[in-house]
Amino acid sequence: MMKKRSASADKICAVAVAHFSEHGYDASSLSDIAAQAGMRKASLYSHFTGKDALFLDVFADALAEEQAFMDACFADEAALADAGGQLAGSLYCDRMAQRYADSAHLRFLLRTAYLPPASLRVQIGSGFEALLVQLLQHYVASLGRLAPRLPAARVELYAQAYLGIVDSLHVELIYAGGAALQQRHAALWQILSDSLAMAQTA
Amino acid sequence: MMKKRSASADKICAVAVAHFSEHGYDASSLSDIAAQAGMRKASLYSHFTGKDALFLDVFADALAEEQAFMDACFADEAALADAGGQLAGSLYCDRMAQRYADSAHLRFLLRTAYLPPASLRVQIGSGFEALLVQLLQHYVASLGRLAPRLPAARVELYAQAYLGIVDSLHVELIYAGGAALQQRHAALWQILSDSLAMAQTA
DNA sequence: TTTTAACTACCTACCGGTAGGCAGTAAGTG
DNA sequence: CACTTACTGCCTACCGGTAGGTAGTTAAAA
Repeated sequence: MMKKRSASADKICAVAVAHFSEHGYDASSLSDIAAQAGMRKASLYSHFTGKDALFLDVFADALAEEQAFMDACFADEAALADAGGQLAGSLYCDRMAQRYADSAHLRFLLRTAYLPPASLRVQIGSGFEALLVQLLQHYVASLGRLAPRLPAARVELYAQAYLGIVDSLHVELIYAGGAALQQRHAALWQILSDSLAMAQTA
Repeated sequence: MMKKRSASADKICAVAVAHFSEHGYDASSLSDIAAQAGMRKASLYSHFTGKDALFLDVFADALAEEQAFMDACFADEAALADAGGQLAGSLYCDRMAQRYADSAHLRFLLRTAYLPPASLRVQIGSGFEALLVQLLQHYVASLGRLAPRLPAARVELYAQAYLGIVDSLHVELIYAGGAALQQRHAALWQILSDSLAMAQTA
Protein backbone atom coordinates (compact mmCIF):
# COMPACT_ATOMS: atom_id res chain seq x y z
CA MET A 1 0.00 0.00 0.00
CA MET A 2 1.15 3.50 -0.68
CA LYS A 3 1.08 5.20 2.69
CA LYS A 4 2.85 8.34 1.64
CA ARG A 5 0.74 10.96 3.37
CA SER A 6 1.37 12.28 6.85
CA ALA A 7 -1.13 11.81 9.65
CA SER A 8 -2.13 15.47 9.44
CA ALA A 9 -2.73 15.24 5.71
CA ASP A 10 -4.91 12.20 6.27
CA LYS A 11 -6.90 14.06 8.88
CA ILE A 12 -7.34 17.00 6.53
CA CYS A 13 -8.58 14.70 3.79
CA ALA A 14 -11.01 13.04 6.12
CA VAL A 15 -12.49 16.39 7.08
CA ALA A 16 -12.41 17.67 3.53
CA VAL A 17 -14.35 14.77 2.09
CA ALA A 18 -17.15 15.47 4.54
CA HIS A 19 -17.25 19.16 3.63
CA PHE A 20 -17.03 18.64 -0.10
CA SER A 21 -19.65 15.92 -0.09
CA GLU A 22 -22.05 18.03 1.91
CA HIS A 23 -21.52 21.53 0.53
CA GLY A 24 -19.77 21.02 -2.80
CA TYR A 25 -16.56 22.57 -4.00
CA ASP A 26 -17.51 26.23 -4.10
CA ALA A 27 -19.32 26.35 -0.79
CA SER A 28 -16.56 24.59 1.13
CA SER A 29 -13.99 26.89 2.69
CA LEU A 30 -10.43 25.99 3.49
CA SER A 31 -10.68 27.88 6.77
CA ASP A 32 -13.51 25.68 7.95
CA ILE A 33 -11.79 22.51 6.84
CA ALA A 34 -8.56 23.52 8.53
CA ALA A 35 -10.33 24.50 11.75
CA GLN A 36 -12.11 21.17 11.93
CA ALA A 37 -8.83 19.40 11.26
CA GLY A 38 -7.33 21.22 14.24
CA MET A 39 -5.19 23.83 12.54
CA ARG A 40 -5.22 27.16 10.71
CA LYS A 41 -5.89 27.63 7.05
CA ALA A 42 -2.31 28.62 6.24
CA SER A 43 -1.07 25.32 7.63
CA LEU A 44 -3.00 23.46 4.96
CA TYR A 45 -0.51 24.79 2.46
CA SER A 46 2.23 22.75 4.12
CA HIS A 47 0.37 19.66 2.94
CA PHE A 48 -1.42 20.68 -0.24
CA THR A 49 -0.52 23.21 -2.85
CA GLY A 50 -4.05 24.61 -3.00
CA LYS A 51 -7.74 23.92 -2.98
CA ASP A 52 -7.72 22.13 -6.31
CA ALA A 53 -4.93 19.82 -5.23
CA LEU A 54 -6.74 18.95 -2.01
CA PHE A 55 -9.91 18.30 -3.94
CA LEU A 56 -8.16 16.04 -6.41
CA ASP A 57 -6.44 14.13 -3.61
CA VAL A 58 -9.78 13.56 -1.95
CA PHE A 59 -11.18 12.52 -5.29
CA ALA A 60 -8.42 9.98 -5.78
CA ASP A 61 -9.11 8.59 -2.30
CA ALA A 62 -12.78 8.31 -3.05
CA LEU A 63 -12.19 6.57 -6.36
CA ALA A 64 -9.90 4.02 -4.75
CA GLU A 65 -12.26 3.37 -1.84
CA GLU A 66 -15.33 2.90 -3.96
CA GLN A 67 -13.52 0.80 -6.49
CA ALA A 68 -12.44 -1.47 -3.66
CA PHE A 69 -16.02 -1.62 -2.39
CA MET A 70 -17.27 -2.49 -5.83
CA ASP A 71 -14.66 -5.19 -6.29
CA ALA A 72 -15.59 -6.67 -2.92
CA CYS A 73 -19.27 -6.78 -3.82
CA PHE A 74 -18.68 -8.67 -7.04
CA ALA A 75 -16.14 -10.96 -5.40
CA ASP A 76 -18.69 -11.83 -2.73
CA GLU A 77 -21.32 -12.38 -5.37
CA ALA A 78 -19.08 -14.78 -7.24
CA ALA A 79 -18.29 -16.63 -4.02
CA LEU A 80 -21.97 -16.94 -3.08
CA ALA A 81 -22.96 -18.24 -6.51
CA ASP A 82 -24.46 -21.35 -4.94
CA ALA A 83 -27.81 -19.64 -4.36
CA GLY A 84 -28.89 -19.93 -7.94
CA GLY A 85 -31.85 -17.58 -8.12
CA GLN A 86 -30.03 -14.26 -8.03
CA LEU A 87 -29.34 -11.82 -10.80
CA ALA A 88 -26.01 -10.52 -11.92
CA GLY A 89 -24.85 -7.44 -10.04
CA SER A 90 -27.59 -7.63 -7.44
CA LEU A 91 -25.31 -7.63 -4.42
CA TYR A 92 -23.76 -4.33 -5.40
CA CYS A 93 -27.18 -2.76 -5.72
CA ASP A 94 -28.40 -4.33 -2.50
CA ARG A 95 -25.55 -2.88 -0.50
CA MET A 96 -25.66 0.52 -2.13
CA ALA A 97 -28.04 2.27 0.24
CA GLN A 98 -26.12 1.22 3.32
CA ARG A 99 -22.89 2.17 1.64
CA TYR A 100 -24.21 5.59 0.78
CA ALA A 101 -25.21 6.16 4.38
CA ASP A 102 -21.85 4.99 5.68
CA SER A 103 -19.38 6.37 3.19
CA ALA A 104 -18.77 10.06 2.79
CA HIS A 105 -16.48 9.04 -0.04
CA LEU A 106 -19.40 7.68 -2.02
CA ARG A 107 -21.53 10.74 -1.37
CA PHE A 108 -18.61 12.90 -2.43
CA LEU A 109 -18.03 10.84 -5.53
CA LEU A 110 -21.60 10.99 -6.78
CA ARG A 111 -21.89 14.70 -6.17
CA THR A 112 -18.67 15.58 -7.95
CA ALA A 113 -19.14 13.10 -10.75
CA TYR A 114 -22.42 14.60 -11.85
CA LEU A 115 -21.61 18.26 -11.26
CA PRO A 116 -17.85 18.74 -11.00
CA PRO A 117 -16.22 22.13 -10.46
CA ALA A 118 -15.76 23.59 -13.91
CA SER A 119 -11.98 23.86 -13.70
CA LEU A 120 -11.47 20.16 -12.92
CA ARG A 121 -14.08 18.77 -15.25
CA VAL A 122 -11.83 16.68 -17.45
CA GLN A 123 -9.81 15.10 -14.68
CA ILE A 124 -12.90 14.24 -12.68
CA GLY A 125 -14.59 12.92 -15.76
CA SER A 126 -11.84 10.59 -16.84
CA GLY A 127 -11.38 9.27 -13.31
CA PHE A 128 -15.03 8.47 -12.94
CA GLU A 129 -15.16 6.98 -16.39
CA ALA A 130 -12.61 4.39 -15.33
CA LEU A 131 -14.83 3.39 -12.42
CA LEU A 132 -17.78 2.89 -14.74
CA VAL A 133 -15.72 0.77 -17.09
CA GLN A 134 -14.73 -1.39 -14.15
CA LEU A 135 -18.35 -1.74 -13.10
CA LEU A 136 -19.31 -2.71 -16.62
CA GLN A 137 -16.65 -5.41 -16.76
CA HIS A 138 -17.73 -6.82 -13.40
CA TYR A 139 -21.31 -6.94 -14.54
CA VAL A 140 -20.58 -8.58 -17.87
CA ALA A 141 -18.44 -11.20 -16.14
CA SER A 142 -21.15 -11.89 -13.59
CA LEU A 143 -23.84 -12.06 -16.24
CA GLY A 144 -21.73 -14.41 -18.32
CA ARG A 145 -21.42 -16.69 -15.31
CA LEU A 146 -25.12 -16.70 -14.40
CA ALA A 147 -26.54 -16.72 -17.94
CA PRO A 148 -23.84 -18.17 -20.17
CA ARG A 149 -26.02 -18.81 -23.21
CA LEU A 150 -27.09 -15.21 -23.69
CA PRO A 151 -26.32 -13.79 -27.15
CA ALA A 152 -23.68 -11.08 -27.29
CA ALA A 153 -26.08 -8.37 -28.39
CA ARG A 154 -28.27 -9.06 -25.38
CA VAL A 155 -25.30 -8.97 -23.05
CA GLU A 156 -24.47 -5.53 -24.38
CA LEU A 157 -28.06 -4.43 -23.89
CA TYR A 158 -28.26 -5.64 -20.31
CA ALA A 159 -24.95 -4.03 -19.51
CA GLN A 160 -26.29 -0.68 -20.66
CA ALA A 161 -29.50 -1.22 -18.76
CA TYR A 162 -27.57 -2.17 -15.63
CA LEU A 163 -25.53 1.01 -15.72
CA GLY A 164 -28.72 2.94 -16.18
CA ILE A 165 -30.33 1.27 -13.20
CA VAL A 166 -27.30 1.96 -11.04
CA ASP A 167 -27.45 5.62 -12.00
CA SER A 168 -31.12 5.71 -11.22
CA LEU A 169 -30.48 4.34 -7.75
CA HIS A 170 -27.71 6.88 -7.28
CA VAL A 171 -30.13 9.65 -8.11
CA GLU A 172 -32.61 8.38 -5.58
CA LEU A 173 -29.90 8.42 -2.96
CA ILE A 174 -28.74 11.92 -3.81
CA TYR A 175 -32.19 13.31 -4.19
CA ALA A 176 -34.14 11.70 -1.42
CA GLY A 177 -31.40 10.13 0.68
CA GLY A 178 -32.79 6.69 -0.04
CA ALA A 179 -36.26 7.18 1.41
CA ALA A 180 -38.04 5.59 -1.54
CA LEU A 181 -35.10 3.55 -2.73
CA GLN A 182 -36.60 0.17 -2.00
CA GLN A 183 -39.58 0.69 -4.28
CA ARG A 184 -37.49 1.95 -7.16
CA HIS A 185 -34.96 -0.79 -6.72
CA ALA A 186 -37.65 -3.44 -6.71
CA ALA A 187 -39.42 -2.01 -9.75
CA LEU A 188 -36.34 -1.67 -11.93
CA TRP A 189 -35.01 -5.01 -10.83
CA GLN A 190 -38.32 -6.63 -11.67
CA ILE A 191 -38.42 -5.42 -15.25
CA LEU A 192 -34.80 -6.39 -15.75
CA SER A 193 -35.54 -9.80 -14.33
CA ASP A 194 -38.60 -10.21 -16.57
CA SER A 195 -36.63 -9.29 -19.66
CA LEU A 196 -33.82 -11.64 -18.75
CA ALA A 197 -36.20 -14.51 -18.13
CA MET A 198 -37.81 -13.89 -21.50
CA ALA A 199 -34.47 -13.80 -23.27
CA GLN A 200 -33.32 -17.02 -21.65
CA THR A 201 -36.41 -19.06 -22.46
CA ALA A 202 -36.60 -17.83 -26.04
CA MET B 1 -51.44 34.21 -17.54
CA MET B 2 -49.87 36.03 -14.67
CA LYS B 3 -47.64 38.61 -16.32
CA LYS B 4 -46.73 40.45 -13.16
CA ARG B 5 -43.05 41.00 -13.75
CA SER B 6 -41.53 43.97 -15.52
CA ALA B 7 -39.55 43.60 -18.74
CA SER B 8 -36.31 44.20 -16.86
CA ALA B 9 -37.11 41.54 -14.32
CA ASP B 10 -37.85 39.11 -17.12
CA LYS B 11 -34.54 39.90 -18.74
CA ILE B 12 -32.73 39.38 -15.45
CA CYS B 13 -34.40 36.02 -15.00
CA ALA B 14 -33.51 34.97 -18.52
CA VAL B 15 -29.86 35.76 -17.87
CA ALA B 16 -29.92 34.26 -14.40
CA VAL B 17 -31.27 30.90 -15.51
CA ALA B 18 -28.35 30.57 -17.90
CA HIS B 19 -25.83 31.40 -15.19
CA PHE B 20 -27.38 29.21 -12.54
CA SER B 21 -27.77 26.27 -14.88
CA GLU B 22 -24.17 26.48 -16.01
CA HIS B 23 -22.30 27.42 -12.84
CA GLY B 24 -24.69 26.60 -10.02
CA TYR B 25 -25.86 28.82 -7.21
CA ASP B 26 -22.60 29.49 -5.42
CA ALA B 27 -20.47 30.13 -8.48
CA SER B 28 -22.92 32.54 -10.06
CA SER B 29 -22.38 36.21 -9.21
CA LEU B 30 -25.02 38.88 -9.18
CA SER B 31 -22.59 41.35 -10.72
CA ASP B 32 -22.14 39.16 -13.76
CA ILE B 33 -25.84 38.51 -14.09
CA ALA B 34 -26.64 42.20 -13.79
CA ALA B 35 -23.95 43.17 -16.30
CA GLN B 36 -25.26 40.70 -18.84
CA ALA B 37 -28.77 42.01 -18.25
CA GLY B 38 -27.57 45.52 -19.05
CA MET B 39 -27.42 47.09 -15.60
CA ARG B 40 -25.41 47.32 -12.38
CA LYS B 41 -25.64 44.88 -9.57
CA ALA B 42 -27.32 47.34 -7.23
CA SER B 43 -30.14 47.76 -9.70
CA LEU B 44 -31.07 44.14 -9.28
CA TYR B 45 -32.28 45.00 -5.84
CA SER B 46 -35.04 47.12 -7.34
CA HIS B 47 -36.49 43.88 -8.70
CA PHE B 48 -35.47 41.15 -6.28
CA THR B 49 -34.84 41.28 -2.58
CA GLY B 50 -31.69 39.19 -2.88
CA LYS B 51 -29.95 36.27 -4.46
CA ASP B 52 -32.22 33.70 -2.86
CA ALA B 53 -35.33 35.46 -4.09
CA LEU B 54 -33.99 35.66 -7.62
CA PHE B 55 -33.07 32.01 -7.52
CA LEU B 56 -36.49 31.00 -6.30
CA ASP B 57 -38.18 33.11 -8.98
CA VAL B 58 -36.08 31.43 -11.63
CA PHE B 59 -36.93 28.10 -10.08
CA ALA B 60 -40.63 28.84 -10.27
CA ASP B 61 -40.25 29.81 -13.93
CA ALA B 62 -38.41 26.62 -14.69
CA LEU B 63 -41.01 24.51 -12.90
CA ALA B 64 -43.82 26.11 -14.87
CA GLU B 65 -42.02 25.81 -18.21
CA GLU B 66 -41.09 22.19 -17.79
CA GLN B 67 -44.47 21.29 -16.46
CA ALA B 68 -45.98 22.82 -19.61
CA PHE B 69 -43.55 20.88 -21.77
CA MET B 70 -44.42 17.68 -19.99
CA ASP B 71 -48.13 18.29 -20.34
CA ALA B 72 -47.66 18.97 -24.06
CA CYS B 73 -45.77 15.72 -24.55
CA PHE B 74 -48.45 13.61 -22.97
CA ALA B 75 -51.20 15.52 -24.74
CA ASP B 76 -49.49 14.82 -28.07
CA GLU B 77 -49.05 11.21 -27.15
CA ALA B 78 -52.74 10.87 -26.38
CA ALA B 79 -53.64 12.58 -29.67
CA LEU B 80 -51.36 10.29 -31.68
CA ALA B 81 -52.68 7.14 -30.08
CA ASP B 82 -53.60 5.76 -33.49
CA ALA B 83 -50.10 4.35 -34.00
CA GLY B 84 -50.68 1.38 -31.76
CA GLY B 85 -47.19 0.04 -31.21
CA GLN B 86 -45.87 2.65 -28.82
CA LEU B 87 -45.32 2.50 -25.10
CA ALA B 88 -46.74 4.80 -22.48
CA GLY B 89 -44.63 7.88 -21.85
CA SER B 90 -42.33 7.27 -24.77
CA LEU B 91 -42.84 10.65 -26.43
CA TYR B 92 -41.67 12.49 -23.33
CA CYS B 93 -38.51 10.41 -23.24
CA ASP B 94 -37.95 10.74 -26.97
CA ARG B 95 -38.05 14.49 -26.83
CA MET B 96 -35.97 14.78 -23.71
CA ALA B 97 -32.53 15.08 -25.29
CA GLN B 98 -33.58 17.83 -27.65
CA ARG B 99 -35.38 19.58 -24.85
CA TYR B 100 -32.28 19.46 -22.67
CA ALA B 101 -30.22 21.00 -25.44
CA ASP B 102 -32.78 23.72 -26.06
CA SER B 103 -34.00 24.66 -22.62
CA ALA B 104 -31.79 26.29 -20.05
CA HIS B 105 -34.74 25.93 -17.73
CA LEU B 106 -34.52 22.16 -17.89
CA ARG B 107 -30.78 22.17 -17.34
CA PHE B 108 -31.28 24.51 -14.41
CA LEU B 109 -34.04 22.38 -12.99
CA LEU B 110 -32.12 19.13 -13.06
CA ARG B 111 -29.03 20.69 -11.56
CA THR B 112 -30.83 22.34 -8.70
CA ALA B 113 -33.20 19.47 -8.07
CA TYR B 114 -30.39 17.04 -7.42
CA LEU B 115 -28.03 19.38 -5.61
CA PRO B 116 -29.88 22.41 -4.34
CA PRO B 117 -28.21 25.20 -2.35
CA ALA B 118 -28.38 24.12 1.26
CA SER B 119 -30.46 27.05 2.44
CA LEU B 120 -33.27 26.46 -0.06
CA ARG B 121 -33.37 22.70 0.15
CA VAL B 122 -36.90 22.28 1.38
CA GLN B 123 -38.54 24.75 -1.00
CA ILE B 124 -36.71 23.31 -4.00
CA GLY B 125 -37.52 19.81 -2.89
CA SER B 126 -41.24 20.32 -2.49
CA GLY B 127 -41.49 22.18 -5.79
CA PHE B 128 -39.76 19.42 -7.68
CA GLU B 129 -41.81 16.81 -5.89
CA ALA B 130 -44.94 18.31 -7.37
CA LEU B 131 -43.50 17.96 -10.86
CA LEU B 132 -42.75 14.28 -10.27
CA VAL B 133 -46.26 13.67 -9.00
CA GLN B 134 -47.60 15.23 -12.18
CA LEU B 135 -45.33 13.06 -14.30
CA LEU B 136 -46.50 10.00 -12.44
CA GLN B 137 -50.14 10.84 -13.05
CA HIS B 138 -49.55 11.41 -16.74
CA TYR B 139 -47.78 8.09 -17.05
CA VAL B 140 -50.40 6.13 -15.19
CA ALA B 141 -53.13 7.69 -17.32
CA SER B 142 -51.23 6.89 -20.51
CA LEU B 143 -50.50 3.34 -19.39
CA GLY B 144 -54.10 2.81 -18.47
CA ARG B 145 -55.08 3.89 -21.96
CA LEU B 146 -52.56 1.69 -23.79
CA ALA B 147 -52.75 -1.35 -21.54
CA PRO B 148 -56.12 -1.22 -19.81
CA ARG B 149 -56.15 -4.77 -18.52
CA LEU B 150 -53.01 -4.47 -16.43
CA PRO B 151 -53.46 -5.33 -12.73
CA ALA B 152 -53.14 -2.43 -10.32
CA ALA B 153 -50.00 -3.78 -8.67
CA ARG B 154 -48.27 -3.92 -12.03
CA VAL B 155 -49.33 -0.40 -12.86
CA GLU B 156 -47.72 0.77 -9.65
CA LEU B 157 -44.58 -1.16 -10.50
CA TYR B 158 -44.26 0.26 -13.98
CA ALA B 159 -44.88 3.75 -12.69
CA GLN B 160 -41.95 3.40 -10.34
CA ALA B 161 -39.81 1.92 -13.08
CA TYR B 162 -40.77 4.73 -15.43
CA LEU B 163 -39.70 7.39 -12.95
CA GLY B 164 -36.48 5.51 -12.46
CA ILE B 165 -35.82 5.41 -16.19
CA VAL B 166 -36.53 9.10 -16.53
CA ASP B 167 -34.05 9.85 -13.77
CA SER B 168 -31.51 7.63 -15.44
CA LEU B 169 -31.87 9.55 -18.69
CA HIS B 170 -31.56 12.80 -16.77
CA VAL B 171 -28.29 11.61 -15.31
CA GLU B 172 -26.95 10.76 -18.72
CA LEU B 173 -27.81 14.25 -19.88
CA ILE B 174 -26.20 15.93 -16.91
CA TYR B 175 -23.17 13.72 -16.86
CA ALA B 176 -22.34 13.26 -20.53
CA GLY B 177 -24.56 15.84 -22.16
CA GLY B 178 -26.45 13.12 -23.99
CA ALA B 179 -23.53 11.59 -25.86
CA ALA B 180 -24.49 8.02 -25.01
CA LEU B 181 -28.12 8.72 -24.36
CA GLN B 182 -29.46 6.74 -27.30
CA GLN B 183 -27.92 3.48 -26.14
CA ARG B 184 -29.13 3.85 -22.59
CA HIS B 185 -32.57 4.91 -23.72
CA ALA B 186 -32.85 1.92 -26.03
CA ALA B 187 -31.65 -0.54 -23.41
CA LEU B 188 -33.93 0.60 -20.62
CA TRP B 189 -36.85 0.93 -22.95
CA GLN B 190 -36.27 -2.59 -24.22
CA ILE B 191 -36.37 -4.21 -20.81
CA LEU B 192 -39.46 -2.21 -19.90
CA SER B 193 -41.08 -3.27 -23.14
CA ASP B 194 -40.17 -6.91 -22.56
CA SER B 195 -41.61 -6.87 -19.09
CA LEU B 196 -44.79 -5.19 -20.27
CA ALA B 197 -45.25 -7.69 -23.07
CA MET B 198 -44.82 -10.54 -20.63
CA ALA B 199 -47.32 -9.05 -18.19
CA GLN B 200 -49.91 -8.52 -20.90
CA THR B 201 -49.75 -12.00 -22.39
CA ALA B 202 -49.80 -13.71 -18.98
C1' DT C 1 -45.87 65.32 -7.50
C1' DT C 2 -45.13 60.94 -6.35
C1' DT C 3 -43.11 56.67 -7.93
C1' DT C 4 -40.03 53.91 -10.24
C1' DA C 5 -35.88 52.23 -11.99
C1' DA C 6 -31.67 53.07 -12.70
C1' DC C 7 -27.11 54.94 -11.07
C1' DT C 8 -22.53 55.81 -8.17
C1' DA C 9 -20.24 54.84 -4.20
C1' DC C 10 -19.48 52.28 -0.50
C1' DC C 11 -19.77 48.69 3.36
C1' DT C 12 -18.59 44.41 5.73
C1' DA C 13 -17.34 39.77 5.35
C1' DC C 14 -14.89 36.26 3.56
C1' DC C 15 -12.41 34.01 -0.03
C1' DG C 16 -7.88 31.54 -1.67
C1' DG C 17 -3.33 32.29 -1.14
C1' DT C 18 1.39 34.25 0.64
C1' DA C 19 5.24 35.93 3.79
C1' DG C 20 7.72 35.38 7.52
C1' DG C 21 8.44 33.91 12.09
C1' DC C 22 8.59 30.60 15.97
C1' DA C 23 8.91 26.30 18.71
C1' DG C 24 10.62 21.52 18.60
C1' DT C 25 13.70 18.05 16.96
C1' DA C 26 17.15 15.36 14.91
C1' DA C 27 21.40 15.09 12.77
C1' DG C 28 26.10 16.75 12.01
C1' DT C 29 30.48 18.92 14.05
C1' DG C 30 34.04 20.77 17.17
C1' DC D 1 29.31 17.39 25.58
C1' DA D 2 27.75 21.92 23.71
C1' DC D 3 26.74 24.24 19.54
C1' DT D 4 25.19 24.91 15.00
C1' DT D 5 22.42 23.85 11.22
C1' DA D 6 18.52 22.45 8.85
C1' DC D 7 14.01 20.97 8.69
C1' DT D 8 9.15 20.28 10.02
C1' DG D 9 4.66 21.82 11.24
C1' DC D 10 2.22 25.14 12.65
C1' DC D 11 1.31 29.95 13.71
C1' DT D 12 -0.10 35.22 13.14
C1' DA D 13 -0.76 38.70 9.99
C1' DC D 14 -1.68 40.15 5.86
C1' DC D 15 -2.64 40.55 0.54
C1' DG D 16 -5.68 41.46 -3.47
C1' DG D 17 -9.97 40.37 -5.00
C1' DT D 18 -14.74 39.68 -4.88
C1' DA D 19 -18.94 38.48 -2.80
C1' DG D 20 -23.80 39.96 -1.30
C1' DG D 21 -25.96 43.81 0.19
C1' DT D 22 -27.08 49.03 1.52
C1' DA D 23 -27.49 54.23 1.19
C1' DG D 24 -28.48 58.03 -1.11
C1' DT D 25 -29.09 60.41 -5.67
C1' DT D 26 -30.83 61.43 -10.24
C1' DA D 27 -34.03 61.51 -13.95
C1' DA D 28 -37.79 60.31 -16.21
C1' DA D 29 -42.41 58.42 -16.32
C1' DA D 30 -47.21 58.44 -14.29
